[in-house]
Amino acid sequence: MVDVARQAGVSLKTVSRVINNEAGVHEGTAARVHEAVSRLGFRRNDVARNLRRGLSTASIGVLVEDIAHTACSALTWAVEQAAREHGHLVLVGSSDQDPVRERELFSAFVSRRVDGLIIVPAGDDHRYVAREMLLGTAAVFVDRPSGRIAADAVLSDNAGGARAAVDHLLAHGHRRIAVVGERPGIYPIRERVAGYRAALTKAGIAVDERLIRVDRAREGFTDRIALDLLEGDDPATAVVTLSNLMTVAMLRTIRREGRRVALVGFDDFESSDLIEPAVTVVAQDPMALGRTAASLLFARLAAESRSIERIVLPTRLITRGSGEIPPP
Amino acid sequence: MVDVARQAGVSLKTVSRVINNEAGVHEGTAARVHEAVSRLGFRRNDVARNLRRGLSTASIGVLVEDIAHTACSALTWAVEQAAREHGHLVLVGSSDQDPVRERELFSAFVSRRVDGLIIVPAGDDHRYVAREMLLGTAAVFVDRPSGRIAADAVLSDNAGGARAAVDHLLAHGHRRIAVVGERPGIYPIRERVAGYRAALTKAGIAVDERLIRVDRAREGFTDRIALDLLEGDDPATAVVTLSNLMTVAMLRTIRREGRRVALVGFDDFESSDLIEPAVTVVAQDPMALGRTAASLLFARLAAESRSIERIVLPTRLITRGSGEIPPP
DNA sequence: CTGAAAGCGCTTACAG
DNA sequence: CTGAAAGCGCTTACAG
Repeated sequence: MVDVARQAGVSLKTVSRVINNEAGVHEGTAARVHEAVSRLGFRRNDVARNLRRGLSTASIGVLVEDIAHTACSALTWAVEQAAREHGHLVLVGSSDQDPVRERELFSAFVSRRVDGLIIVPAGDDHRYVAREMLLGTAAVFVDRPSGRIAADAVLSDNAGGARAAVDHLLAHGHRRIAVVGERPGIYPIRERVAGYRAALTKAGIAVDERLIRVDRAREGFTDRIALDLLEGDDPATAVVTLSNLMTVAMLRTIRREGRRVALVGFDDFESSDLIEPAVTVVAQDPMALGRTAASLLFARLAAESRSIERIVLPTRLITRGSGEIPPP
Repeated sequence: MVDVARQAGVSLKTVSRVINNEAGVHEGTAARVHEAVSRLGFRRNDVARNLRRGLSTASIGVLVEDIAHTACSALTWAVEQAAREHGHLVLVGSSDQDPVRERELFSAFVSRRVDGLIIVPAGDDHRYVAREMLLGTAAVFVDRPSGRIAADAVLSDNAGGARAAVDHLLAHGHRRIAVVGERPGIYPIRERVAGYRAALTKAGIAVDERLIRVDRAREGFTDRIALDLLEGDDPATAVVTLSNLMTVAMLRTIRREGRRVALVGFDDFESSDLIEPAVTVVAQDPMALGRTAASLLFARLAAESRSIERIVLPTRLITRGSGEIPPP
């Protein structure tokens, strides 16, 4: 900027005025500055600008589990659209489900003075986030609530989705409904299992713990579990799968064994309607999660004191065939 | 930092020494500083730090077509991993295939003084990038080459992939092979069509222009084209589809019409092996694209003068069934 | 309409 | 081992 000022024969302040389109600069002066700017290839340093202005860096951080996962990238996309409307840029980081990595990324983002963060949390203790929130960094949690602190959160109605899946299978005559999943510790899975239990109980069916197979995934895990569930005296006639991975694995076993088993899978996926039978799913809306979280974040950035909000977004049962197979 | 210095009763410089773990600070002094830091919730402002140090902001920008697309998010993931190894943070932006938007994002990134950018270009004139490259911003293009400037690029072997697809269908006895795609203007599609032509020509088969249906997608486009290709006196017995969208659309029509047509699709997709018949594809490796681009970028950031590189990554034909259907 | 001085929160180069 | 001064590239508040 000093070079531009010298080149144009004006003061720093005048250059500043011109590059920021402030009113009250003589036309000729402005022209000289513009010429100097383009001759020198000058470009305002927004880092210095933001530092001096002392407020916003006009950037937000998105901390997801894994940006390569469809749900995370859809969420990020929605956040980016909202950020654009507010003139903000988006930093991304993948925690890889590691609370330590999550905290490192959080720290790096805050040191860069992002105005706020949208977090799909991996850990379950976010008191380190609360400290920064006190100092003015906004944070909204998505998909899972924050741990040990009060903070805005946008969640899917996981329990409701599971209830809908079970109710649907019950309506088609099933009584032996299994649930298969992995990562039992995380919030959405716990909620879904709770929803499963609730729906059965409400229907007056005793929950058979042997039909609940939610455990850390291991080699060959699903295949063995699938065989377990489908064989024996009193086999499952229907399955609710709690992740795409489980859905696909279960379908493979069912097909290989030549069984007819009803299936409702959690999370919609590309070409779920090209499979035979097409897969009935409980769909979440990751873009809506991102959009809602972003609007919460920007609302918080705009208004100093807001009460903490928890928003739960509905899930949707999409019937395509696999969930409408009757019991034998 | 001033507050911390006052609180600890030391100078600014000493605080700086402590928070940056510089050697040569008395233990007791350091302890006092640390205490002040945690009492005040102090956190080093990396924005100011980077400004003063005058070099790197330790951040890079990733400019993709659409972060919600699987290929883009996989690429971004790989870039993020590399960035992490180099202590860099990642800014993302989706151009939505709009050259104007691409340029705006580029400009915003450069104003934030990212050290470099990885760009999946939408436009075909990147002279505005060259200007910044001269001033020290590194840039690597991915998936498509830069337009009107010389720059590093990492590409997939699109032509080779298309040749492999056609050769595979020829080997299974097909002579009437169609190619169906959208977005004819973009580089990967042009390359694939060129590969298609080359393979047929090499096999001594005259190219029938009626079998090349690559056009901007319109309502009902694919379905009508599919019917066109599959009917008439001399129908296509095999199809190469140039995108997931086309693959899925074509499969739907084929299934609805009860045809037996061989198909090789461009780009692998989730559950392509659960469809009946499982889908033979030409797979790219978006993570490898991202990884390679990132290592090129960081190499360029490390070494002042490097010659410009263009790296072409191989594609892979994955046979699963749909591409091995013989002609009637 | 234009400019000189101070300052954002840090680090660098130097002195003690 | 510790500190006072200058400066990174801008903007703010004030004066002319």
